[in-house]
Amino acid sequence: MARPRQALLTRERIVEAAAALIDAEGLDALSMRRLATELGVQGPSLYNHFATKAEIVDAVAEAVVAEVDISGFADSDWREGLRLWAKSYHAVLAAHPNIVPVLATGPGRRPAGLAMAEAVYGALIDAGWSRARATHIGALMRYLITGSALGSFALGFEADPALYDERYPHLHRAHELAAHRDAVDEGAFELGLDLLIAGLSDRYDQGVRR
Amino acid sequence: MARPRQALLTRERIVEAAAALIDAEGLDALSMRRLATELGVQGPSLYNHFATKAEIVDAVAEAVVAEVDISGFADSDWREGLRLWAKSYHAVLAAHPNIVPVLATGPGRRPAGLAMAEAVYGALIDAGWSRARATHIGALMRYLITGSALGSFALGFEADPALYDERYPHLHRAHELAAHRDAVDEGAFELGLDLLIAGLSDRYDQGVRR
DNA sequence: TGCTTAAACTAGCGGCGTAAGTTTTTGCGC
DNA sequence: GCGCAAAAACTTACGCCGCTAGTTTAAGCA
Repeated sequence: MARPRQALLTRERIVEAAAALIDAEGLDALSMRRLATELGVQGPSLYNHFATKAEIVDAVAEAVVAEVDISGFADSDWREGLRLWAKSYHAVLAAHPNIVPVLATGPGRRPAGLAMAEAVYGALIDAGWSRARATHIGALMRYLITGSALGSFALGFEADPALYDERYPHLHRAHELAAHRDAVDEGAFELGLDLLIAGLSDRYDQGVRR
Repeated sequence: MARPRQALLTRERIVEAAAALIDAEGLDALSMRRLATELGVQGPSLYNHFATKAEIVDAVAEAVVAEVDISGFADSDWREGLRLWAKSYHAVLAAHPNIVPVLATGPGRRPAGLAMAEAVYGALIDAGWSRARATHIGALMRYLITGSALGSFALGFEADPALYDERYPHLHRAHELAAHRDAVDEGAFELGLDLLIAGLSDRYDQGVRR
């Protein structure tokens, strides 16, 4: 096939298909040939629209970050803004866990990533936090959010009871963790968010803002 | 070459070389052929000692986790034990950042990983925390530690000043972040650790242990 | 009408993990 | 001491991978 009368590919279609593939089968399942097949096309044709595979992955990451709700910073106290944003970000990553390793490296040159950083940092600065502290708080939130999204804590323990023998007396029920995945993972995230925001709030109210 | 008079490879030598390669050039640089070349051998010879590449990576992960100091739980208050362990874990991951994605998926079947989980969870249970809460606290600590080790926050912002234009007014100095990498990343981790332990300590002292 | 550009194609390079089968050495049982 | 199984290296090969180069044909514009 030479050039078709109607273009088979667009950047949008490619990104959508890549996102679907990553969501369904993980980052490793995304190959140029596989993605092209999914789109009814031969592998190298994708290079007419993206220069490298990394650019495609980056576009998927951009689309995911764009789903995060940062509106809470506009109409709430910084504490509430932070909480709403963190919950939204957490929920988006829970819906697209396979792309998290890409997001964990930072915003890079992605507009949505930079816009999110701007919103978080701006809200903290406007609230009166020092530049250094606002940066720390932003970093800390990313640590918690991406750390919790990167791999389920509960699923990190194999469900094989024989693994947890007398060498690990306190872990004798660790094989049950997987069955309570949501309660464990969500509970830990909520606890972390509560503790961090409460602790910051205390410092803030005491006037310690750097 | 057929079987040599003196074996060229041992599991130990392979793991050491793999760890060095991962530390120096990252997980992606580790290939069976490359690793074998590094050891003066052909690629498939490695399969005489490990069944798969994943087993080699797992052995590297195990060796890294074994470096973490968990002795603090034996002779300290749970708060201090938690702090000493977290700092040690953090330091070990800072020394071997490229293996972090593997550790972030949990202990799996690795003895050192399970021993570490046993130490942390055991200390929390012995201190009086409920099983559910102890699990949350353990998960939360892993989120913070691996989240902070997975990718530098400071280095996540490109050093190109032109990137941070009028669209991101608060980020106009973000290009300087990379130059203060240590202060940013370590400051955020310390802040997180302080806030979490202080918050938990308060709840504990008030008798809220679940 | 003719030229440039776009968007598909095929062919191919070097690298990947790993399976299969070969060769030689070692070390143990008779 | 001999014979043989197991160990540890090898070579070859399969089907993937990202990506480059060059080709073909259609679309859009002067």
